[in-house]
This record gives sequence, structure tokens and C-alpha cells, in this order.
Amino acid sequence: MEHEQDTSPTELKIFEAARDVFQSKGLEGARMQEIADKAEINKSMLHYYYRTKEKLFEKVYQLSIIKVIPQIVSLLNEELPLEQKLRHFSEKYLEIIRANPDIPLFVLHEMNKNPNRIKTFMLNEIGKKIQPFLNQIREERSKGNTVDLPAEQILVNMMSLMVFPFIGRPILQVILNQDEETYNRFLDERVRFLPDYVVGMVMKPKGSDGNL
Amino acid sequence: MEHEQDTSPTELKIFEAARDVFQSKGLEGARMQEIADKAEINKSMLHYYYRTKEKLFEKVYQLSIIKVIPQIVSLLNEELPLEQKLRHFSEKYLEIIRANPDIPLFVLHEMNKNPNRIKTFMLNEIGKKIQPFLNQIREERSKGNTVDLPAEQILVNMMSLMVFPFIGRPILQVILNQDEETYNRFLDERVRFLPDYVVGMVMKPKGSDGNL
DNA sequence: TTTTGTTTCAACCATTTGGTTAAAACAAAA
DNA sequence: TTTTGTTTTAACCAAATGGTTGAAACAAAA
Repeated sequence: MEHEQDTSPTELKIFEAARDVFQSKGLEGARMQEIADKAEINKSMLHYYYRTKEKLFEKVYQLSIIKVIPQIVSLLNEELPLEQKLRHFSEKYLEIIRANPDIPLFVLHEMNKNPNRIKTFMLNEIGKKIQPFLNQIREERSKGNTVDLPAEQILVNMMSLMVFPFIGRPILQVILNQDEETYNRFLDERVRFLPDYVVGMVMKPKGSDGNL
Repeated sequence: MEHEQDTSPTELKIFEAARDVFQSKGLEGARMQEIADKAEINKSMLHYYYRTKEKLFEKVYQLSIIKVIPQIVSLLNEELPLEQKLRHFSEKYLEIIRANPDIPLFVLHEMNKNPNRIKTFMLNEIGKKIQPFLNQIREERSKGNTVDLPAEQILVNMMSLMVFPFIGRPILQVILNQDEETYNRFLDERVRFLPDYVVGMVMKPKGSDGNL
């Protein structure tokens, strides 16, 4: 019998349960018992496979980040003219977030509590990888092809429009007085129009001076 | 001697310490001992003034919400033409968030964990109060004065651009490779240009068909 | 000064929670 | 069938944490 069977079905069930619970309750809000119940196994199985809560959490946390950040960053390093890159970036970014809507708020809360945790396994890597993209924007801006804002502000504008509706869902649903299904349709609509909208927001149409 | 001396300085110190700790660690992440230490009082004082952790948290949570939401909603109910209202809204909104940068992430995390908590003390009130504003947008949109998007999407666009840079600070600082001070300047810059930017994003300049 | 009510604290308690252990059930090979 | 290693479990443990208590310090009034 193998010692490492890749991952046993039990281990996988535990991980998935842990992911769900940690992402909705956070590290301290999560109870090992709750994870065990959700995975339909005995509590001591958690420790058999993952030793400690901390280690189990760390795995969930790192995989959550890895599932989102590198994908997004890599979108910015393709060899494409700015306008096409922006559209492509927006479409893929929205796909990724839509498939993992709980990750951003989870990661932000945990980073906010403990900014050092992430530094242990990534850091400057990300910061450096987006420089070429920022430079591309700066270049186009200097030619008058984009809205007249610093590249960083443009990037944050785009990210804001795409992520916040997912992160802010709990409060936005209250403010807009929408039930789950209505808000899902709201997000669907958003995913549809945003890529074009983002491009239009960044690129200045030729022969126009834009309206900002 | 009075029984209710408004609030004693000790009680205030406790509340402020609790606010800081709860807002950065969340309900479950916060330790009563840590709150006591930060307030420079003995732990049993917490219970003397607030009975339980739950009650202390509830006060912090409710006051956090009350400090932000009603202010913002009321901005949308002033009697002003749309363009002026948008500018005024953006300016004030940014002021409020800048003065309370930790509240949004805190409230969102707690709402996400327990959406019922808020329902006990507000709910439809907010949803109803913004209807007039949404209608005002719809009216202007039908006259072709705004960008061609549903009113809800426009509102969410505005909120996204303003709040996310504060909520997303931990990750944005990593992505942009900025230290605290640089990011503060980044936010300053943002607060300066956003009101005009938001107005330009929503209102279609007369005699133009916009670029979306 | 005495009294009376408030504010503060050190020591203690009960519960929760992460974590351990030893044995039983199980499956695969010999 | 016996053996051997793995998977699962119930019962238990120690530490952390929210919460209590009774007495001391203090301040204001009598």
C-alpha cells in the first residue's frame, strides 16, 4: 500500500470543508469541530492529516491566494496592444472572481489582521511583475491615448469596479434591497458590460479629448 | 452622585480600545485581555461596563455602521440637480471613508459571517431611502443625460471607485509595491481627482454621445 | 470624621477549544 | 487464515478564554 496516494478522498473532503469554513468565518471564527462536521469525519482526522489548525489554515490561505493572484498578474504580461489587453484582462479577471467570489474578502480580512503572513511566501514577486503593464499605460498616456491619470490610479480604478461588487455583496444587497437571485442577475449584467466599459474608461477615443 | 454620568472617561477608553481591536481583529479574533491592555485597565472593568464580549462588540458594530451608512444615504436625499449631487456625494463620501478607513472592511467581514446581525436594528430603511436617488438617475438617463447604464450599476460604480482603495489597501500596497506613506499619498491624490472623475463618468456631456 | 456609593483590581472559576491517545475497524497482502 | 499497515473513532487532556467575586482604594457627601 502506498504511503502517499496523492491525496486521499478524506483529505480532500477535509480541505474543502476547511476552505468553506475558513473563508466564511475567518481563522479565529472557524471551529475545528465545524470543519469536521462539514467534512463528515471525526475531529481527530483533521489532526491526522494536517497536524494543527494553523497548518490547515495556512494551506487554505495560500491556495486561496495562489488561485487568484498569479492568474491575474499573468494576464497583464501578455504581448498585446493596450486596448486589447485591457479587454482581455477584464474578461478573465471577472471570470476568475466569479468562480471564486469568496476569496477576495477572505484574503483581505486575513491580510488586514496579519500583513506578515503573506510575506513569507510571496511579496515583491507580484509588485515587480506588474511594472511592465504600468509602463505600457504610461507610454500610451504620454501619447495622449489614455485618460489623463497615473497608471496606478487607472489600475486601481479597474480593479475596484470589478472586485468590489463581490466583496461588498452583503452591504450592497441591503442598500439595493435585492434578494440573492436578483443580486446574481445584477452581477451577471455587470460581467457583461464591464469589459467594454473599462476599456472605454481608460482609452481616450482618437480625435477626442475625452470628458475628463 | 449621579448614576449616569453620561459616559465615564474609563468607559470611553474601553470603547475606543474595543473599537480598535474589534475593527482590526474581528469579533472572534479579538481578546478581552488585549482590549483591557490597550485601554490600560483591568479586564474585569470591561464586564463592569459592558457585561459581555458580545454586548461590547454589538455596540462597536452598531456604532461603526451608524457612523457611516446613514450619513452617506442622507447625502443622496438632498434637493439638488444630479450633477451637483454627484459631486457633493463623492466629496463627502470620500471624507467619511478617509476619516473611518477601517470601518468598511470590518463591517463587511462581520456581515459576511452573520448577515442576520444587522437585520435586528436596520434593514429596509436604507433600501427605501435611496430609491429617490435611483429614480433621479433613471429620469436623467431617459433624457439621455447620463451614461447608458441602469441606475443601480451607476451607484455601484461610484461606490466601488471610492471604497475599494481603502478596503483593498493590504493587497493593493503589495501589488503596487508601496510603503505606508506612498500609499497615503496615492489615496490623497485619489481623493482629489475622484469627485470630478465620478461626475464625468456618470454624466454624458451635452451634445456628445459619450464613448460607451 | 464617618458614611455611602463608585471605581478598580487580583485571584479565581467554568466552559470552550485545540489537540492527544489508544484501541477498534478495515483492507490488502502473505 | 494470519499478518501488517492504514483509517476511523470515542474518550480524554491541557491551555486559553470569557466571565465572576469579594475586597480594597477612592471620592463625595453627611
